[in-house]
Amino acid sequence: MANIRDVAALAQVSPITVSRVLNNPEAVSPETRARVRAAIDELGYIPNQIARSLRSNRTNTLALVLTDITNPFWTTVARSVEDTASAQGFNVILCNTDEREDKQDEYLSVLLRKRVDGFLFVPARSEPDAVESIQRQKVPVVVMDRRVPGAEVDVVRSNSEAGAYGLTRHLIELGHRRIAMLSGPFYVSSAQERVDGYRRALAEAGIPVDEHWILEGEFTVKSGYAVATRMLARAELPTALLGANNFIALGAMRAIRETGLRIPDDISVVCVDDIPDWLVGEPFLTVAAQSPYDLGGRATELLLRQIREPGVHAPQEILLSTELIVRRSTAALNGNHTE
Amino acid sequence: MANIRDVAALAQVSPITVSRVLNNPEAVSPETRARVRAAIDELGYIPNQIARSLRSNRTNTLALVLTDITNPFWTTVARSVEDTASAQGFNVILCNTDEREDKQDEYLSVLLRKRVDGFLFVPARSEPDAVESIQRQKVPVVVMDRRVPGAEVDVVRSNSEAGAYGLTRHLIELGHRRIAMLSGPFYVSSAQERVDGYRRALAEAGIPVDEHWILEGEFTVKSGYAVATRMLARAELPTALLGANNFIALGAMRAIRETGLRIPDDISVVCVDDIPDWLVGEPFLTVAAQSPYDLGGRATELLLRQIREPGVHAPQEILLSTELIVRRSTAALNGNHTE
DNA sequence: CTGTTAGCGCCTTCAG
DNA sequence: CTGAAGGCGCTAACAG
Repeated sequence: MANIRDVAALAQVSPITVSRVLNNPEAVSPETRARVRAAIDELGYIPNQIARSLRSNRTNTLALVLTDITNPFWTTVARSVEDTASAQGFNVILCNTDEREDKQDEYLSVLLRKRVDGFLFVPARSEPDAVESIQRQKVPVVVMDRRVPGAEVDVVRSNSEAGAYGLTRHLIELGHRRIAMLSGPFYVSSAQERVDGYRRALAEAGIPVDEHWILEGEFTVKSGYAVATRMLARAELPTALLGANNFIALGAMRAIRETGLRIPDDISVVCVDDIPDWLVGEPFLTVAAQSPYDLGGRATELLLRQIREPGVHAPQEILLSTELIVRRSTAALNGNHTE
Repeated sequence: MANIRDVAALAQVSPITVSRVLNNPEAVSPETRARVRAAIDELGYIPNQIARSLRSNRTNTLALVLTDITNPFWTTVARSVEDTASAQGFNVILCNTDEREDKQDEYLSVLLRKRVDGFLFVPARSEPDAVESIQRQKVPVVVMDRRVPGAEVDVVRSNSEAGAYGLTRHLIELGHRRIAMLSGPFYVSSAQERVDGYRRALAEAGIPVDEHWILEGEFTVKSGYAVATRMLARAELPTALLGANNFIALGAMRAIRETGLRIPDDISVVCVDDIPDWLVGEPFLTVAAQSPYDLGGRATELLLRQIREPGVHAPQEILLSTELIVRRSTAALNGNHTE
């Protein structure tokens, strides 16, 4: 593969002149410029960005470290990140941690070696260690979707507490009192906050919280299915169920159907996170919808600002609101649908 | 940020010894090794992969150039690619072309400069130009999902023709004769093949093909909606509709519902590409399902083999089969459901 | 407007 | 087992 010296030799100029033709063409006379361009074409020369990066300390590459691209919420975030980044000349490296700290730490280590210009990061744990390990190398980070108590870092996330509160309140208004909460992992801040919102709505309505109805699991279809199955084997069943995210609710819905119960006639189901309506013919789930495209875009913009304007920034927290969308998965306790 | 010389100075050895501790620890005596390791920890030294890449001509990075990560088919492919790549020490750069040749070419150019080790590529056009521009630089490529007539390149794709044939035949067996085909762009090989399969099934059944029922559009929900809306405004309506992919079918379904028609009572709908069943509570669409996880994994393995074993390989074509899954979006022409 | 020198951080080659 | 020299490809800084 031809390098800058090959081009220089063919065009009978010095390498730096070739470099100038590429990066600052006005600084070169039209004649030499044309000669250099001809040589570039003839050799099919493609500048080596690695060598350039070694000098400039810039890779024009961002790391996107999330839990699972397969979840439509993260898919949309990823699309938004990539759109925003590529519009400004940055590429995006995609990493799925599956919420596993070992995978996450391995990715961070590899990506720091690769000298990515910044991280869009969904931490698997609430502890600030991972974020700090990035910041210690003076590499910009923006945390998405979750809080990291103790870390001084930009965060873009949705108001999970309010989302879960609104959903729970909606169920209470429909007459439900035995509402199960299928939570995500308690060590994830967004899971905690969704439980908090659930508790607040119950407390406000004077309904005592029965800890048996709060069940911890993972943010996956499989886990939602397993936890719901376990719950449905109990003597007393809930009349409504709040999934901490879309996948938990989808898993739970499958479990519910398998036991022969009907939604919403026998049990109402709601969750945080929408499923894009164009993905499902007729949207069914009542949800507290987040705005994943916004989330990804805002986070990327914050990150690019940090990269472009190095120096100390006061950490920002951007809190996006959720929207309650009532559909056909919820019904009043007497059995009538809500619509 | 500390470099190898800082570490060497602190450990009172030469830089090359530090390098050996990192890459070939056995070649260094335990005492020096320990001293070097201590220095590495003290300085928080992280090896610079850029410098290493400049020497080794390896970035351990693959490019994944697809149309739209937002389509669950591609989401699954991307997940599979990332799983397979990261298990073997490679990262993945994600690029969405939206089938636009200008975006695609810009990505290819940037990625060639970045010296990615290989491309997993979904070409926006059937012409071999783009593939050849990669191969000219001696960079390994594997094409996914589409044929590129004229290019000598590894391809992993599904049997689109057979998939569309099976779907059309299923509709014919249900008594349908006026079957609309909502195609993707004719310049994409998979779109062509799906039309071919549709034609073959009709021909086999002795049903003349009415070209008015073959409509070209894009592989998006929006386009499917637009094309279907136009079609539904005609005097004569089809009794069944074959979407060239899932998104076209989803858009068409929305258009159908908006006109007050019911699926499958008034019109049956089928498509190539499944929508993962865990995404939708109750799967509805009758489809010819592809295996996107397989597709991504096989393609990545072919690519990694090219990278590990440079030299000339005879181009391979891996053809994955599709599976007809009959669900509730199709009914016999008399109006009875199929189940 | 063009060129020389030097160095980004690392590792291969060859000596000791 | 350890080190010195040199170069991967490119571009600042400094001439001319």
